[in-house]
Amino acid sequence: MPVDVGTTSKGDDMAKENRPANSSLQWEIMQIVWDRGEVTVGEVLELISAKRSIARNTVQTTMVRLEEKGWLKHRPVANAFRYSAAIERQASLGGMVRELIDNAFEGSVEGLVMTLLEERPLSKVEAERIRQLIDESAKKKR
Amino acid sequence: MPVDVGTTSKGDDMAKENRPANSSLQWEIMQIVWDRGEVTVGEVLELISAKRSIARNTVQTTMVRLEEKGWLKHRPVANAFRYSAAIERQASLGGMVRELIDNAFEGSVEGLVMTLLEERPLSKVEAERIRQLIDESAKKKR
DNA sequence: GCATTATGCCTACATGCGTAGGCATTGTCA
DNA sequence: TGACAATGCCTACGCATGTAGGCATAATGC
Repeated sequence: MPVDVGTTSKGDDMAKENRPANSSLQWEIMQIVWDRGEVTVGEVLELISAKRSIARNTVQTTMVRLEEKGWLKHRPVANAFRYSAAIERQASLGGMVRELIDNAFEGSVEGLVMTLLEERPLSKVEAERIRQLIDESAKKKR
Repeated sequence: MPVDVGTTSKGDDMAKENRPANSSLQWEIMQIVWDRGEVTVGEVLELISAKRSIARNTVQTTMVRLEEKGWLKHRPVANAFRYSAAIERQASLGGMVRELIDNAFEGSVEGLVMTLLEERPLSKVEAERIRQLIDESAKKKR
């Protein structure tokens, strides 16, 4: 089937004044799925479209890839698929934090905390709550 | 002539169940540069080689790319280049942490800390040090 | 019945990155 | 002086990802 037009101009020029802006579409979609439980491609498309321009197939491809990687799963409903998360939100957040610590802070939790405090000084309330979190954690673990 | 080792067996299978785990060579190199101030490709190669197998050109290519992105800069010394950081460590780390909190934890520092504690329970020593960090930060803030 | 719409699915392309081969040049040492 | 090491530089490959075009099909409205 003659799918593509076939302009085989192999790259080269093509203006590139575009900022990649690294918004991480995959992450954005996972947030939506975690928030809403079960969604269709169309719903995700609508939600993202409300914020910026994006093609349906971009969403669809990304969701299929997320499923291939095991982050999403789907079931057929009527004549559409409804996708839901296959990975717990907390688990993936944990993975991200672990990755950050390993890659950027050389495994130092304190490094992260130090940077955190510099970057985002805590209010008294926050500081107090976090102290409690640490105390509790320390108690449980030994 | 046989400078680079490099066994060319890169076929492998590694289906979809392995953790990509993104060891992030770029970060690894930036850590080295930040730690040592000014380095050559050869030095970085040696340091990384001490931990795992890697080709010289992998290091070199990565460093050139880091320079293209503005993270590194270099100056010629003798007949080699000495690379140094073009971006402050704290600045880039801070940016990452801020981004993480905003994107993944919806601005909640406590969310990050909670996940952190679940993911990587602290030792007594770590917990104590972090408590101190928070206390100091809170004092300055008042 | 036919146009429209929604949706699944296949295909494509550029970029970023990890990884590395290979060549040219220059310095060093026996 | 010639072998070799160290280094800069160009090129390439494969995978992940963002982005998207286009077709097939089923449901819906007229």
